[in-house]
Amino acid sequence: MTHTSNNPSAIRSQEWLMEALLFLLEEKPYHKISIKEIAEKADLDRSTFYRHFNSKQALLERYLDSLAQEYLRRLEAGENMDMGKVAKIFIAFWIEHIDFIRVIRKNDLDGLLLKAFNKHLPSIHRLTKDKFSYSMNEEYMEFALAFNAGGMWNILMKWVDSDFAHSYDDLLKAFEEISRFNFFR
Amino acid sequence: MTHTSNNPSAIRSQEWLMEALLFLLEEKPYHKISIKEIAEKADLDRSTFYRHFNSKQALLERYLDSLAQEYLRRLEAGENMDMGKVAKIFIAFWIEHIDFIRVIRKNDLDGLLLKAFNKHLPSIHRLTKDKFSYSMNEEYMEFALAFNAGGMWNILMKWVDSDFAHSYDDLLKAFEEISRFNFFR
DNA sequence: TTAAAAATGCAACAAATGTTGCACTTATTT
DNA sequence: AAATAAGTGCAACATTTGTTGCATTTTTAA
Repeated sequence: MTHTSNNPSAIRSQEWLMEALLFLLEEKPYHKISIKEIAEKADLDRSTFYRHFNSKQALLERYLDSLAQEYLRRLEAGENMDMGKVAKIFIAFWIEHIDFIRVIRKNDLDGLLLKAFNKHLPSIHRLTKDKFSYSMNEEYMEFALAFNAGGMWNILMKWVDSDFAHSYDDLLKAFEEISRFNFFR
Repeated sequence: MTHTSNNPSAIRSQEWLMEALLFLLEEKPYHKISIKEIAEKADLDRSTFYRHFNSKQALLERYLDSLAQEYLRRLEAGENMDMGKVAKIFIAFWIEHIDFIRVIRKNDLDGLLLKAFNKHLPSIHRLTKDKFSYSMNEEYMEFALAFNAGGMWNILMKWVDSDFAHSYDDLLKAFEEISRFNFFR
């Protein structure tokens, strides 16, 4: 089991392992990256890997979670958030991590990424709670928020699959067009 | 590489392997199911597995694709399709496969499932093409369709995560509520 | 500064993975 | 019916995986 630790050695090792995985992901498919290889790239013994993570996926999930947290910090930094601003930050964030999301999608790992981000949906809800012009039953708001998040996500994936054929402005325009029929603005 | 074959032996083997995987998925987590085990359950040699599939994931994807095709057949069977009917068929379909989708979600394999279904998005678009009351640029319709599909999907996932705490009617009502703010009806 | 706690490297292990050559059986073609 | 093609089982192989005990180093606490 992975225990949270403050020990400098432990933190350093975990960071090295994450960096090693990210480096290797640029070179070869996820499923061909062995734990042996990750440990070697991180200059650590293989057993040390297993003392921190149960699996390659657990290591990746740690990084995905840190990404989601960074995204949330971006949202929290904004003022007077509405869904339009959320969309802007969302798009800008992923343009910034364009290489990573390409690799994630190519290796069919986007489900894990969405899961990591969905974990923070309640926080996002809280941030934007008072900015909507809903006339919707509160009970269905949860569903609506999930619908919206999933929709934005799938568009992001579509954008990745097109090999980023659209600009920041294209994507933003698309969100605006959709939002005219949707509950966010 | 997996070559498509009509040979009865080959088809039979592939079916046995798929059935074996589905059976084992009910018993233990995906990542703990070994290929050795799948082959044994299917009464086949391990080498036969590799002659048909490159990996456990390739085997699963074959089944996911067959599921997506079945779903598409359901849609095609309907007449005068609009998005409300699509939602009904969507919900009914997954209630029918409730055990499978639970297992898929629990093992973080829903990304693969969405991918299999997204592959058929163009066909769904074609089915419902003339039934919308759009006032939307055709260029953005692709985005809107992707948004809609991703949204419905994320609600499905939310439903699974709640351990199916909502009924067919609850889900349908949620879609209707959302659609009042959305481009489909 | 010293003692206790935590993390690491090394080595060994059983098990699973991915691949291949060969003999044999099943299916298709002529 | 015979010849060709395709699929299977068996066996062997190098490699990776996941796990653990023990000695050594690094970090924390007294």
